[in-house]
Amino acid sequence: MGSPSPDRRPLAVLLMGPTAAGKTELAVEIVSRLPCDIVSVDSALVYRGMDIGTAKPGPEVLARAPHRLIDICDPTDAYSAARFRADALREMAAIAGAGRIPLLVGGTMLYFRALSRGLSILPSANADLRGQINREAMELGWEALHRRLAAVDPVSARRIHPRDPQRIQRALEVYLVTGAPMSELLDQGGEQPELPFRLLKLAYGPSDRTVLHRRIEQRFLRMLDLGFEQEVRALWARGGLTPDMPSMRSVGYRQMLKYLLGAYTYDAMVQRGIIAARQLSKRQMTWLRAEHCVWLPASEASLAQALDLIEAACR
RNA sequence: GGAGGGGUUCCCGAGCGGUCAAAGGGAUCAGACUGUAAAUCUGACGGCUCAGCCUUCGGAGGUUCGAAUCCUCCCCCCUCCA
Repeated sequence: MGSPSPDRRPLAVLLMGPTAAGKTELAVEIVSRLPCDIVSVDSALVYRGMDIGTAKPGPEVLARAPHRLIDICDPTDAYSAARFRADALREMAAIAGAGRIPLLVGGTMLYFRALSRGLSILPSANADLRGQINREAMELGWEALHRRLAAVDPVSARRIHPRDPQRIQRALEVYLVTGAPMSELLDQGGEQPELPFRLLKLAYGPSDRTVLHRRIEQRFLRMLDLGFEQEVRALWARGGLTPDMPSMRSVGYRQMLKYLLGAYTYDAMVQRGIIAARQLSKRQMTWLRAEHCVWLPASEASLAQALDLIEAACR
């Protein structure tokens, strides 16, 4: 059994799971028992001032278990998978450099994928171009822009549904910025093909979907008790935000904003908020199923299992 | 007690003799996903031995070649008059 060259890259642990699964609680316990440092993998926790609605760990928890990559953006900013990858690699290197293990915890599955598989070399978002494309879409309709895309990048057009505005916009943007079809750029691969870490991928959450749904509902109701409405009112009153910004489109905030702007009754806001979170969890589960990872069903034994798996991976 | 309106597939809600397993929306389930991803989009959605068949439109009868749609009685719900 001659094992070929052993993987000498440092270990990093990924703890993935649907929203409201209890990932943070588990991560905090892990950190108190093993030399791990947490890196958040969450597209909403990055925003400052968005605390209650994102279920961001509070000061007491953060004191015990510091999280990197939270509160790094203003809600008027747009974060991205590419920025996450760069930020995460930097934090992971710092953690490993200190002789500790990066523990990446979160539910933004695209970010996990961007980290583990890398990204192609593509231009970053261009707000002016996007605005221009949006204006044209308003006039001509997205199907027309899809036809335009088909003319310059037939491969992408075939892959992207004619009614998927976000992806049509992005593919056109990439073409306008680079002059090359996005599909070609994707084929060329990205920088740093080899991740400088070996990954232990863990998935965590209730094995029973109805349990998860119940947790989601209870958590949203608890957020309301904790003053979620006031949090969003304060953000909105501050000015500078619009409903189409990524921060304000996130689960809960979008619905609360609709309520504050009169588009939803209070009751509708509550129901739609819970539903949006359930639907998010479903999409996360779809990613998780496609991911090659070890499942830890939520139970009293999960912590012990997680510790065992991590310790085994250290050897 | 009287006059109207209504009960439709998990929910809301169209349908008002055949083209109806029944529009549309929601929920749910499944899937896609490369710088917006807590986003954006797609598909399925009564059952089955699935190009066909079976069971559905408050209940029971009836009319008709044929009914969710028409008639009779019954049971619920809502509005108004008393």
